[in-house]
Amino acid sequence: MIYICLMTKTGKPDWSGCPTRYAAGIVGDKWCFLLLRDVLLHGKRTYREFLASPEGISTNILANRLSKLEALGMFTREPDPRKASSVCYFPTQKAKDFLPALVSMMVWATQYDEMTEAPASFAASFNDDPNGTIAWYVAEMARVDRALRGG
Amino acid sequence: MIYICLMTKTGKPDWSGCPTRYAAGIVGDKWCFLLLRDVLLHGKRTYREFLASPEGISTNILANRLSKLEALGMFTREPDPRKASSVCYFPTQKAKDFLPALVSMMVWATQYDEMTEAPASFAASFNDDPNGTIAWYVAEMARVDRALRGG
DNA sequence: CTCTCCACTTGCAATTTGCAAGTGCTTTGA
DNA sequence: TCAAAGCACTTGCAAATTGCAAGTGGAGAG
Repeated sequence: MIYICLMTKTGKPDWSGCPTRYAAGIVGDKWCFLLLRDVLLHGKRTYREFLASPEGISTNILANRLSKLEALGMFTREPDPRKASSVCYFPTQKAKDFLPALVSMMVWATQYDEMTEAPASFAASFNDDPNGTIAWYVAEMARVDRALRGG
Repeated sequence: MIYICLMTKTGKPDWSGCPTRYAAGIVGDKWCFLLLRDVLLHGKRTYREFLASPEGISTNILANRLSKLEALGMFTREPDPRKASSVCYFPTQKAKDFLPALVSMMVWATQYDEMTEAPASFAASFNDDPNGTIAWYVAEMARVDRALRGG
């Protein structure tokens, strides 16, 4: 297997701290994580929509996290194509590429969260055809953005 | 495909908020995230080892997060088999099952973190054989725990 | 020309964090 | 036997972050 080259003699990859540390800086914040979910899975694109999420983010924190995510190259801030005085936040490719990781976490949570609203079959379906599941979400995102931007 | 049943007429799964919210409660905390990484990828098991991570968690926060992760059923707290007066934290099956999501995040971060120490080939290798990559980490964890517990 | 909507910003109290020092228990070494 | 060291925390406190409520400025509608 190709990845054998990554392992050290003790059997541990000696670099594995770094990429996870990077991920922790973004995902390891509850609000960034949930905004990413709203954009990638719920098709939300506006300040109003984010504010309406059931977790109840407050306005100052929302503004702060939106600019953080913009600075990190995850979101772009653009005038709303439907109404120039409003604003839309679109996911960049970098954000879109996070989708498989997010879906993985959904699969895990579906299995262990007793309060989950997701049917148990979701994990099975994903394991059956992970690429198909992700492709469906990607297509959904494209649909949302096409509807908004027409491009 | 099986998962078609999960989608609503508007094309959105109407439940997708919940499992991610559950994940956000655990992973959406920088320190829990990094402790999970230390246990799943770095083979760390003791308070001392966690404290030594380069991110520099402070002692009170470490104690707090260890008990949070124990309460969440992610870690078990047990006497160190090598030295009864010391303590080990072992990942439960629930934590171990989080590994694919963590590896997904590593793949993503490897692609976008300019400071990454991981070779670019990691993402390619993972895409080549995701199950093999994860299986390798699972085997590593088993090795660590076998070495410690002998069971 | 006012009223409303929108996307924030500000002020402030409350919570959480980080740091330094201390605690109690066990083991180690002289 | 008994002081010294190690371990896994706990405590106190200042500093940073958060949550809440209210306010601001600009565009668009009536």
